[in-house]
Amino acid sequence: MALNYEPVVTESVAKQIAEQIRRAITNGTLKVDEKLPTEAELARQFSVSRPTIREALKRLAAKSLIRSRRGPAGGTFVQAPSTEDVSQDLMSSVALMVSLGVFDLTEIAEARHELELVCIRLAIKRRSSAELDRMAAEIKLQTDEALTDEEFCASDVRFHRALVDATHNPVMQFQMFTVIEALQPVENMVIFRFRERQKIIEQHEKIWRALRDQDLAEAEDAIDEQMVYLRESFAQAKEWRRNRDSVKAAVQ
Amino acid sequence: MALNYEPVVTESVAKQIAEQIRRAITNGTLKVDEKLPTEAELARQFSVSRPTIREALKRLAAKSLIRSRRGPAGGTFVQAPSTEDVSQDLMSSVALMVSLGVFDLTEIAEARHELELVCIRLAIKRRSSAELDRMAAEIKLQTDEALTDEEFCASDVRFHRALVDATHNPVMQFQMFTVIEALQPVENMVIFRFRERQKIIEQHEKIWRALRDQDLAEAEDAIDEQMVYLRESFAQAKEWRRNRDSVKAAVQ
DNA sequence: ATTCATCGATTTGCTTGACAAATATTGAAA
DNA sequence: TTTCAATATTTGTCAAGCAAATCGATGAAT
Repeated sequence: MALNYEPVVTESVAKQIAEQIRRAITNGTLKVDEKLPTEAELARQFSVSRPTIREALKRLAAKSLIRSRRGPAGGTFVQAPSTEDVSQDLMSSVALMVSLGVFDLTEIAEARHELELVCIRLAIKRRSSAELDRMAAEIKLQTDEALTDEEFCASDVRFHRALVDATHNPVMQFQMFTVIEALQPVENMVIFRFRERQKIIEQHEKIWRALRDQDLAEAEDAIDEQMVYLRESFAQAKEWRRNRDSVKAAVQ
Repeated sequence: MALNYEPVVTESVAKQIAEQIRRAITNGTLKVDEKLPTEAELARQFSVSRPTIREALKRLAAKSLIRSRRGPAGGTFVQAPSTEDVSQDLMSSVALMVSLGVFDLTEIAEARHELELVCIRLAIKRRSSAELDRMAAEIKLQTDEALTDEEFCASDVRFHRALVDATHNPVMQFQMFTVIEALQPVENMVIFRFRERQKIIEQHEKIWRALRDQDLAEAEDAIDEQMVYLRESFAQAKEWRRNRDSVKAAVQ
């Protein structure tokens, strides 16, 4: 008989309770900042022990749906997850999936390209001088020869974050954060290996000018150019990785 | 003195351990399907009690990073989160944020519009007959007068899912899933209230034809048209909600 | 009267110890 | 050899209690 690989029939009670509370939050039975009963009281209500309740609560805490404080005025409170919380969480999940090869680099690059085109179209219409200044400051920083590779990469991220912020659309900001950050490790690798900073800076300057002049054609061209370069670098990185792996395989 | 509202200085031990294990997974120290030490062993290694370890593990389980089985060959195993897992999770978070008003409807609609334009541009180049057939089947289904509103909405979602799948880019699929699902409740409301199915079906047909003929201009036009309609409906929905709230306020 | 420190009450954080349930392995019986 | 039951291992749950944080109240000093 082949092994019966049905996932699990028995959902743990902790998981069930967590799901029940989560539903109460999403459907509005539990409102934001509302205090849940104490752990002891919840344990009594659900007829389980306190550690079981705690496991359930920790599952929700992991999703930033609740927060807890000790003390008399403490307890467990419903929390509206902030975009930062969810972005951070999502980002780490995506980063893991990327490192596990769930997503292909070229697929991510394509998505980022298209999404960044969307961003720049919106940004051209709405960019304020604040974002232009932030981007200019990052470009200026990047020209500093004394900058370490890490600092350069961080500045690169901030530059693109400013571009996204210029859309003034929180949903786009939320979405882009994922792909920008997911690409970060790979970009780092590319920059560390090939470190053609000047090329990157020129592209940033082109994007910035297009944004300042609200020149759509120029902006799209700048983004395209940037992505062609990124794609080339990826191809090199892939080739390099393939060679390394085949060497490793040959050695074994 | 104003209340000192610094979140928390003391990160709980369980959280720290969870983070430590998570890092071990992301940086490859722990590989997928690898077995973690038993809870008792982990408790010994981290010098904490087993329930504390369990709280840490449950945080990771909530993020689909590990799975557990009982028995001699059981234990805790590293798991590569599937796109389904993460999508599902993300979707519920975003849905909650939408219901809490973190995102504005117009912002979501704009993001969806732009992203769907991206999708259709990619889809036009890559759509296979499989996706065209799926979309055609949904359109056919939608013309059935006997369909309930719920079924119509579900079919609408499947139609757009097929459109996204036609991009053959998992990252785009992943991203779009969020906005499509996040919009779902609102769309339902709009359809339930104004139920102009025929208009929606005509738009679907236009999109489908453009995709079949690989006619980019027509496709973009179809998406634009669809979004103009959606925006109008949103404006009505907002107005309706505003009136309801002001009435409610007046009554109180 | 006001302010400050101290103490107690309350709630989460964590520990210890134990038992229950599931399940792969092992060994004995047919 | 096959089948079935005992066994060992590991997660799931329970119970009771102490520790730490923190808010409110009480009382003392200014």
